[in-house]
Amino acid sequence: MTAVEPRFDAVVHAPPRLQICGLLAVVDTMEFAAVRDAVQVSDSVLSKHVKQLEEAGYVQVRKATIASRQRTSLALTKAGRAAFDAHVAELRKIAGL
Amino acid sequence: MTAVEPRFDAVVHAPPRLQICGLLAVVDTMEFAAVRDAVQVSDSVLSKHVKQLEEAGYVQVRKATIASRQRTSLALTKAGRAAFDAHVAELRKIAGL
DNA sequence: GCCACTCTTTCCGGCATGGAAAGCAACAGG
DNA sequence: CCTGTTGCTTTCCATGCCGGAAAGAGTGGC
Repeated sequence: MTAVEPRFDAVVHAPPRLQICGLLAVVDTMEFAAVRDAVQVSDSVLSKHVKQLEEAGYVQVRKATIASRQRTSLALTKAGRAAFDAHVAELRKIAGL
Repeated sequence: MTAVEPRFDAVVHAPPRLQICGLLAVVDTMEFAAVRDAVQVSDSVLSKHVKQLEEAGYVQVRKATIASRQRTSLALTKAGRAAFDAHVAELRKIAGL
């Protein structure tokens, strides 16, 4: 079992972003509004956190106009998944699991 | 399996404090210097974090003068263990484990 | 009295965070 | 067209946490 290298990641660790990553790790892709509701933050706050994740290269933001509605969907990038997995591994180590 | 109620705890979540709690959860009691070295922070920083944990009622600080040396040992309180366990449960939930 | 050891506390500057509100782009309606 | 709405984004701002450096304080040894 190729153990993931534990690595603490401050970008991932912040509560809202940890949740965002956790969601995206499971569903692969999720819409902005759905994430906002799941994480329970305001539009502006989510937007800012997503931006940080995007700038870190952890999430991909896709904007589409579907059925004349603007739809922004989020997904973890490969780097994002790696960072999340590594961070979770680190948490496991810390928590002694 | 008596599931622990997942509950996010900001006091526990901060990186240095998560480590401190993680250590104390395993060893039950540990000396100030040992924790400081394990967590790799300065005396002042550890002291401040310990204070926060203490004020939250999560760690007990015992000071003893043993062999004419001041010795401060730290231990999780019951509340501290509960909070840590609950927080870890929350992390598991978030991480999808 | 003076020094050493072991934390504590204070004093900083800096960065992250969230709420509120203004901005903006795309599109529907009148 | 002009206006309103939807769906984010950005700015502004006030607060709080954080860690490093340095001064403090308590206890005991010399």
